Amino acid sequence: MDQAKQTFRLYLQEKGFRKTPERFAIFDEIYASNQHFDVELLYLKMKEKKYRVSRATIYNTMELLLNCNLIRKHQFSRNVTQYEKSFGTSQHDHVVVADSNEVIEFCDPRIESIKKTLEDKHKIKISHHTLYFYAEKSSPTSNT
Amino acid sequence: MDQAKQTFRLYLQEKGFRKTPERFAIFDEIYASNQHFDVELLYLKMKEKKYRVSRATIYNTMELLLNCNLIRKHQFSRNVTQYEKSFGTSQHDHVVVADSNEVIEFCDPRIESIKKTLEDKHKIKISHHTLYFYAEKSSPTSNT
DNA sequence: CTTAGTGCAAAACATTTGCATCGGT
DNA sequence: ACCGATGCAAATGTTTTGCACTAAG
Repeated sequence: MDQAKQTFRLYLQEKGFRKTPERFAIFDEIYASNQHFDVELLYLKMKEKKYRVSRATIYNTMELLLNCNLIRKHQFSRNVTQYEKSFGTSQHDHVVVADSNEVIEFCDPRIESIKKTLEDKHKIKISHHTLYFYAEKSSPTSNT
Repeated sequence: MDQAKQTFRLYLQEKGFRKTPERFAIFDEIYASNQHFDVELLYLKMKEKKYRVSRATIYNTMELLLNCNLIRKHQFSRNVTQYEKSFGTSQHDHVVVADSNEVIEFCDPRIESIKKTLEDKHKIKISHHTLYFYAEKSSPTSNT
């Protein structure tokens, strides 16, 4: 279960980056939870726990974790970059719900079939995709 | 061919918004071109042509044009919001092909059906989506 | 005449950067 | 001891906001 951290450790090793306590503390904080998060949330959670890291260091570490595929980056809205841990999690897509900070994750096989159709039709090889649905909660109230 | 502008005019009319020259000038600038753009580009292009509008007014107008579906909004990167005109075009998606500056546009009904499934399952109303496939040309000869 | 819309500048905001200090190696 | 990494604060760049003025209705 410590495989993710081991991956991180190896990555730092191989790239010749230093294994600082801050980097592992940030890693631990991220991997201790399953929710999506942004840098500010991480900063506040760590501050709460009296673990002092600067935002600059968090931003730096996010870059490292992205490069070794231990987190995924999302741009749900224009003002905040969100992340999620990604070790051992399967590919999924997202529905961003307005007016509630909710993000629904889903996985639908029809996407794979669309992909196959496109590959055949255009003689291409699709490596990956990004799909976001943007929604709001359907309210029973009417509006003019 | 002036239908898009007519749509805008009607929208303003019905909502009781004023038909200011700035709004139509911005509309014209957008509809005179086919490229994706951001607010700053629009601002500079209009300045170039000696048409003086403030950025604030452009931002305001973008909101109006979005509401009457005359433009679409994209968040390709975290730092700039991009737009494209959208009159009469149905929602289309893109396949970005590497190694050639090619972008394939397509529209697949299965996306609509995925959307419906999600709306029913989560009691939400999906307003729009963004879907990008990233591909490369599959070479017929060399095949690892 | 009324008041929505405008331009301008300042504010807000997330992220980046510069620099002195700290600490992994 | 060296120099990469850190913390802090200032800088950056986009979008929003406040306010006095202009002009659409």
